[in-house]
Amino acid sequence: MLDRYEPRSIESESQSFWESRRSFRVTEDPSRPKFYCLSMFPYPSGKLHMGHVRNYTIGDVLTRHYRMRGMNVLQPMGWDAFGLPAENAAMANKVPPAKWTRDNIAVMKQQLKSLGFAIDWERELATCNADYYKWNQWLFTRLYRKGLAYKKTGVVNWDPVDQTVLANEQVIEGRGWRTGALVEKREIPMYFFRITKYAEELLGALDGMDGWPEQVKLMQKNWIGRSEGVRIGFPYELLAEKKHLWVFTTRADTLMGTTFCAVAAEHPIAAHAAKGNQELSAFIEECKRGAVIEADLAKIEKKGMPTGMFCTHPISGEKLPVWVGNYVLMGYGEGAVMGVPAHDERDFHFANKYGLPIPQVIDVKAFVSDKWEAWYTDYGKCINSGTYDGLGYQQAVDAIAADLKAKHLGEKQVQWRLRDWGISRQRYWGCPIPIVHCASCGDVPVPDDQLPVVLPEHLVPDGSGNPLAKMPAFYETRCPSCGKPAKRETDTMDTFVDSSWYFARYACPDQANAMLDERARYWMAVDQYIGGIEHAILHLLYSRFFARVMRDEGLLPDISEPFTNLLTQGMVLAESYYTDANGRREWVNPADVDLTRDSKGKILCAKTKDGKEVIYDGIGTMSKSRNNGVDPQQLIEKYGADTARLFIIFASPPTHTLEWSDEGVEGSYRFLKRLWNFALNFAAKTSPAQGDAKAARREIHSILKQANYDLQKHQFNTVASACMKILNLIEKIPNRNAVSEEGLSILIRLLSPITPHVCHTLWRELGFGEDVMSAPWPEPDPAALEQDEIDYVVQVNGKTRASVKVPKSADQNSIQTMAAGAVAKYIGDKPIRKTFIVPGRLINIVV
RNA sequence: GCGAAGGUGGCGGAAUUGGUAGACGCACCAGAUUUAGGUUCUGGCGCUAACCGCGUGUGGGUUCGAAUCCCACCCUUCGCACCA
Repeated sequence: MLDRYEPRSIESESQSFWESRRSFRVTEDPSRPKFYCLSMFPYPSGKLHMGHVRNYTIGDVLTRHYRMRGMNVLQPMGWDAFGLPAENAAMANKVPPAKWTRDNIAVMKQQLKSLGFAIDWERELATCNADYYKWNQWLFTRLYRKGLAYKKTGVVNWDPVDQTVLANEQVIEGRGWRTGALVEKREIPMYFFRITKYAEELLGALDGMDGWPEQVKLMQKNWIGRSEGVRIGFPYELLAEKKHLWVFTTRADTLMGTTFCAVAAEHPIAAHAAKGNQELSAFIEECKRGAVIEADLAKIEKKGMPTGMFCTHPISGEKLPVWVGNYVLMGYGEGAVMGVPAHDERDFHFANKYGLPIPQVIDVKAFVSDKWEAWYTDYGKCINSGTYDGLGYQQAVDAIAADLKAKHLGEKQVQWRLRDWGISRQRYWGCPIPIVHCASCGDVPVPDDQLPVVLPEHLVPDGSGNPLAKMPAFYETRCPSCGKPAKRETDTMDTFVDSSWYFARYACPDQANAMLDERARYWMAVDQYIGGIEHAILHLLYSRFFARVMRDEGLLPDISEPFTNLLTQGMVLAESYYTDANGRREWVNPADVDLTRDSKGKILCAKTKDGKEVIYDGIGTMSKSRNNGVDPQQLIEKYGADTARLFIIFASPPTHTLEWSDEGVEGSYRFLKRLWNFALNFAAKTSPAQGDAKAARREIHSILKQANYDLQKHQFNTVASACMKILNLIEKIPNRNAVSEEGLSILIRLLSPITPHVCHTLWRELGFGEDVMSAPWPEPDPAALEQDEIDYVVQVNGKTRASVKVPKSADQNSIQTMAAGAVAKYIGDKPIRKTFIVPGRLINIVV
C-alpha cells in the first residue's frame, strides 16, 4: 500500500483494472432487473465544462449504486454532434465542421475516461455519423407519408446584409450579431412535425408520471396550454364579399364589452387595408420587421393603428373598428383578438392609449376606467350585457356560446398553446432532410434504398447562407418517382430531432438494418434520466413526442414515455470579479483573486495577486465572458478525479445550483487523504482488539440507515456527509476492532459510487475483496439500532428547555413525570394546562 | 410580459416532511507539531458583553409547537419554440 494518497497512480491503476475486465460492458440479461441510467449527451464543444462533470458524476453515482445492488445497469455515452457552434468555429478557423467536431469528441472522450465513469463505451454514437442520421431520415419519410410531417410557411430571422437566416441566439437586440443589421422577419417554406396531434396525450400522460419533478410537469402542462373557450366570428365585408373575423377567447362572458378587434400585421385584413394607406403600410412593415423571439415581443411597447375597416359585433350588431396590433401573433389562434378593455389588462392599456371606450360588463369591485387594477379580470356576474345580465361566468359562457352557435357565429372550442414543430434549418451542419423537389411530382420523399442522403463533410460555411445550396453536386439529382432531373432539399433538420430518440439507439447502435431492434425493447424505457433543468420543456417534450411516434410505427410498441424517472440537475455557478479599467470591466478569474478576511471570516477586501483592487460582482453561471470558469482538466490534474467528484457531490444536492469553491475542493481532498492515512494505519494494526463499542456501532448503523434513505431521495450530498461522519467515528476508536473494521467496510462501500478509484484501491489493499463493485451494498443491522434508552426533548410552551433519557419501557405517565422534573424551574408554580407527547421524540408542557 | 423554481450563520448546505434550527464541510480563532511558511493534530465557532433574550428574505396569520402550512410583498435564477 502506498504510504501517501497519490490520486494519479491509483486512478490510472483502477481505470486499467476496469478496462482490462471490460467491467462496464453490459448485455441483455433477463435474469436480473435492468436499470437504464442515462445522462443527457454532450454537445462536443471543445472540452468538458463543470456542468458536464456534474451531470455525469450524478449519473455515475446512480449507476454504480444500482450495480452494487445487483441490477443490470446500462450507462452509455454519445455525442450530440450537429449544430451551430461547429459552423461558427469553422468560419473562424477555416476548418470543416466535421473535423472540428470529431477532434473535440476525441478530446472530451479522453476527459470522460479520466473521470472514471462506468460507461459502456462500446455503445458510443455520434449524431453526425450517417449510420445514425440515416434513421432520422428514414423516420422522417415515414412521418411524411402519414401526414405527421408536412410543409407550410414559417417565420425566420433574416439578416439582410449577410442574406442569411439567423438563429434566435444570433439576434442581439434586434440586430444580426455579425453585421449589426436590423433583423427582418421572413416567411419561408419549412417542414413541420405535427406534434399538436399528440397534444391531448402529451398533456394527459403527465398526471401518471410520478418519477418526474412536479415543476417540470407543470412547465410542460403550461407549455402545451390547453384552454377551453369560445371561437367567435365577427362578420365583415371585404370587396363586397361576406367574411368572418374569427377570434378565440376564454372570456366569452365579457363579449358584450368588446369595443374593437385587433389583428396581426400578417393578417389578410391588414394587408388589404394597407393598400393605398401609406401610414398603415409603414406601420405593418414596422411590425413585420420586429423580432421573432417571443420574450422580446412581450416587452415591446403595445402599439396599434386603425385599418379603417369595421366588423359587426355578433350579438349586438354594433360596428366595431378593426385595428392592427403589434402584440397580436399570427401563429397563435387565428391572428386576431377581440378587445375587451374593461377586463383585459393589455386591451385596457391599448384602449386608454388610443381613446377607445372602456365599458364595464362584469360586476368587479370598484371599477374606474383610467387606472388598471388586478381584480378587473375577476369572475363575476354580467352587467350592461343585455339579456346576459345577472349570469355568472359559466352560465354566461354557455348562453353566449349557444346564441352564437344558433347564428353560426361561433361555438365552444378547445385551444392549444402548443404549436407544430418546425424542423427545417437553412444550415449546413445538420441532417439533410430527405426530400426531392420535382417539377412534375412535387415533393417526393427519398426511398429507403437511397438512404442515407449523405452530408458532404468537406465544406466550410462562410456566413452567407447554407453552402449545400451552392453545391450542385449535392442538390442536383433525379426524381425518385419519375426519374426526371430534380432538386434535392438543401435544408437540414433541427438538432432536436437527433436528440429526440438517441436514448433508444444506445441499445443497438450497431444495427445496420433497422432504426431499433429487440435490444431496444429490452432496455427501454430509460429508468433514470439526468440533465439540466434548461431542457425541462423543449428536449423533453420532443422526446416524449418521438416516443409516441416510434410506438405508433411499431418500433417500441409498449413504450409511450421514454423517461420513467427524471432528475433535473442545477447549474454550476461561480463568483466573478473585475477590475475597473477606466470604466471598462476587466474580468479576473476567481483563482487569481486574494481575499482578506476579518477574525470572523467575513470578506474585507479582494485584490489580484499583484495587488490591484478587485470588485466582486456576485455569483452567476460559469461563462467565458465573465472569466469565472474552472477547467475540470486542471482540477483533475491537481487533485485527481475522486476529489473533483466528491466536491461536486458534497457541495449541494443534485437538483440545486452548485456554487464553486476552491477551498471546498481542498476540503474534499483533505478528507480523502485522511481516509487514506486512516486505512494505512489500520492495515498496520493486525491484532483485532476487543472492547465495548456498542454505542459507536449503533451510531454507524444509524448513519448508514439515513444514508440509504438519502440515496433513494437522490440526496447525495448527505451521503458524502455520512461517509465523513463514519470516518470521524472510527478514528476515535483507539484500537482496531470488529466495529472499526465493519465501519471502514461500510464507509468504503458507501463512498465507492462517489469516489470509485480510491475505494476500489482501499477495498483490495485492506483485503475486503477483489472488486468493491461486486461487493454487496451495505444495509443497517436492525439489532445494532436497538436502544435501551430514548432521548426525549422537553419543551415548555413550545420552547426547548431540556432533554431527558427515558427507558424504552417507560409508560406515558412516567415519561411525563420525568420531563416535568427536568424543567421544574421553568414551570415554577404555574399550573400545567396540557401536555403533548410525540412518542419517542418530544414532550411539550403548556403552562 | 408569461410560465417555473428558490431565499436558513461569514460561506456551501443539514433538519427523519409540523416536533432540539445550524448535521457535515469551508472560512475564521486559539493551542500543539514545525527554524518559518505549508501540512497534520486538538479545541472553539448563529447574533448578543451577557441572559430565562433574539434568530430561517420582509410583514401578517393558523397551531401546544412553523425554516416547513396559509395570505401579501421584496429579491435571485431558469425557460419562452432557430444555442444546446
